[in-house]
Amino acid sequence: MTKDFCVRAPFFDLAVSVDCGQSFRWEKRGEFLHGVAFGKAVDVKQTGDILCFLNTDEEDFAKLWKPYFSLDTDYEAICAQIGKDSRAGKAISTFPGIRILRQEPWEALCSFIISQNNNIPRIKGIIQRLCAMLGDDLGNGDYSFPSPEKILSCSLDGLAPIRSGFRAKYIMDAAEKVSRGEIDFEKIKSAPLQEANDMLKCIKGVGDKVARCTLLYGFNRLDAFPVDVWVKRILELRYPDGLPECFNGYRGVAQQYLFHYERTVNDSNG
DNA sequence: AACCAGGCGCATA
DNA sequence: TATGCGCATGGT
Repeated sequence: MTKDFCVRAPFFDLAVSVDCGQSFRWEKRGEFLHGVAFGKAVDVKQTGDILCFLNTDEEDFAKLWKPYFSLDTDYEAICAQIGKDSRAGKAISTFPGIRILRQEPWEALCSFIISQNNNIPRIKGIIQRLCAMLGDDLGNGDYSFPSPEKILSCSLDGLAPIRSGFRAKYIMDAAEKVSRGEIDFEKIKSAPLQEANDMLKCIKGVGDKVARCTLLYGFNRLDAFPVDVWVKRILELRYPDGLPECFNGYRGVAQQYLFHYERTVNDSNG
């Protein structure tokens, strides 16, 4: 019998971290957030600095959720460094506690292939239908993220019900290359950032944006810097001479704060 | 009814 | 190297 488990989690904002455009499978259920990762469903709520998990023991927390939420990493120190830049500092003081989640590589890759030229509500819908159709039934309406092999077994036309449009063929190509070992997550893990990026770009439908998102959110490569339309606008407007040196090593973290600040506050003349 | 959405592939010069 | 266009689908 598992029991509830509570832990102190300073400098962490659960709600914003799971809903700032880096993950697509978390939903609010009352005061809890409900999500699935590693083939396990979980409910978490945050009250001040305290994080409470339902039906989770200390072992699961230590093995799964602590690394997933990056609670083993000193984000306060990271943010102190990138916050030396005034604009990043403003984003951090407005939304302190955003952390880069450590999602599974395949889920991150697949999710950000689906994200291209798409909006967040629909991205969530497509991923939801993909999991419901091909993921393992975990009970209570929860499904795991389907493996590349499971997706391969259903063929291109079989993906039609998820309504992913032109992205379906990209998902299939990714599933093929991962399943066949042509894309090797272990190699990507240990390769220099640029080489890892190039490996991922061999997949149809994976360009710099999707590759960098995969590296940042699926491989915890905190220096990977995804540039979407929002970040591109920030770069042109605020950093015309390039990124400040204090971002070095953590460009992806800086990106996440700047991205979220820009999207929510949306003050074009700040 | 056009336009847009955390892009990318392909054609063209 | 740098543009421009089409792409499936759904929301505004």
